[in-house]
Amino acid sequence: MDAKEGMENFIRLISAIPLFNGLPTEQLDAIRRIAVEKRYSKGQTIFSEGDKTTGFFVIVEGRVKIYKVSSEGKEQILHIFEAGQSFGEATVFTGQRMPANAQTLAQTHLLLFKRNAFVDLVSSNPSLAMNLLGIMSKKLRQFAAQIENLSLKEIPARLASYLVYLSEEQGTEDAVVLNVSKGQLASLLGTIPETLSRIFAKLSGQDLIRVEGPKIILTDRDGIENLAEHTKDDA
Amino acid sequence: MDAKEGMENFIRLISAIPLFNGLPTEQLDAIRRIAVEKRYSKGQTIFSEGDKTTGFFVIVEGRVKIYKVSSEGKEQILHIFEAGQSFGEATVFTGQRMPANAQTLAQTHLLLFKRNAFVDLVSSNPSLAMNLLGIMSKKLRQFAAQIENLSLKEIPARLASYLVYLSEEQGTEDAVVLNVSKGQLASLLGTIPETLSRIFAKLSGQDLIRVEGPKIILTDRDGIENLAEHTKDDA
DNA sequence: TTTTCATCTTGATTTAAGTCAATGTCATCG
DNA sequence: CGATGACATTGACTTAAATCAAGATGAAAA
Repeated sequence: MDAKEGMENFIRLISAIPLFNGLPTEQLDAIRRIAVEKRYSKGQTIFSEGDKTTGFFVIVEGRVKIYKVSSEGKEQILHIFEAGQSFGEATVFTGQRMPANAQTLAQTHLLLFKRNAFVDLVSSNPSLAMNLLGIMSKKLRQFAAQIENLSLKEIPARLASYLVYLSEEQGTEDAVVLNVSKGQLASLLGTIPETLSRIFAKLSGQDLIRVEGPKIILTDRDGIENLAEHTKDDA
Repeated sequence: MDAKEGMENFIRLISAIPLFNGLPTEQLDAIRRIAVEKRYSKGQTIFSEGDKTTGFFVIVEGRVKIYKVSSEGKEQILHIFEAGQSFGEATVFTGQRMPANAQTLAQTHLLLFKRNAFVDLVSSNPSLAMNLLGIMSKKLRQFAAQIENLSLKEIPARLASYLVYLSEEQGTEDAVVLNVSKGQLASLLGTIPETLSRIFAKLSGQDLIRVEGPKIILTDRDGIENLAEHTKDDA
């Protein structure tokens, strides 16, 4: 009974994850059998660049940052993943070493799917493959947007883009709450804390936003949206 | 007979494309039935950002650049695709509008797979789905590398990375031939022609390379590889 | 050949953002 | 409670790369 309850809990857990959406119970059970549960406290490293591929991860609870570090020690966050999202898919199919680092930003509960078992599962399971294709497509698109931001927009525009994104994410119109520290946000935007701090000050001075700790009030949402598109000039 | 020969030609054509690798003839034939042939001369636009999704493209012959343009008109090339490669996969699965522009760099022969037909084909064809997952994984990895380059490396290091990449691509040790104009290369590296030109001059002055038109001689390959990793300092 | 046009290079200058250094703020812990 | 340490801000300065502006090169067209 305990085992059965455990299984039911597990099924409930993973059926809420987009990747496993719409899969029949039978296949969820197959997924359960190859999943390995992993738990981490805040700030722990899950894997490092150059590690050999372990498999791919689904976040049940918590938050994980995927990042690169330059030879001078500057960090660029590629992505921050939340509960329900997955990471490391690509390494499963290319079979190369991990191309980046992963670290928890909070206490985190993961499911690890080891490479071979997962590949077998996907190849015999078209719905799962289609889900995965959808998820990877979305990631490709996000990366393309990040490349665009880094190359074509100045930092104020990148920040504005991020604020707009957050407000959509959070379903709010006129205020957002940063879900990472400002230092981490700097790394996500491809800059450093000092610069980000100055840009917060500058946008505040232009009455586009008001900064109250981690809460950012969008006093001029149109202005922010406009800034998010353009690269420079203006007032 | 003509029809049969045409089919055989087609099968030969597409079986050489990685995406369709290892598929049985029967399925190659199914692929043939949904492919639409498209031919373009050099410099033509295949699609523009914001167009509604048409489907996904395989390059039989020619070269295509995928790029974004900023509000000031600066261009960032996301990728240049060659014969045998495919692009636009992601839009098929997200169903959103085209997130970038595509333009031919040479006379180009494409196969277009319209969205619905292709999705049906993939979902009923695990090998094809797995091939596609492999290809998209590789693209994710390349995008991650591009983000790293843009954010963590200065332009000389980006150029050095690209030269190393080209020399691996071309299987040469000590010289590479640029496969795009220097102006296009600037856009690919996230900079402008003037800056790229100066950096070519600088690296030449350091006796790392010698520039002879589109041919770059790697007079100090170790130095180039070293530069590709580091961000700044040095001589 | 000479003209034309695109591509590329070089120079002078500006500017956005990084660096270095100091100081401020705040929560937690001993 | 004051002290420690992470996080954030501000200031002075440097620097990589963009911009603006001429030229140079080279290939194709007249």
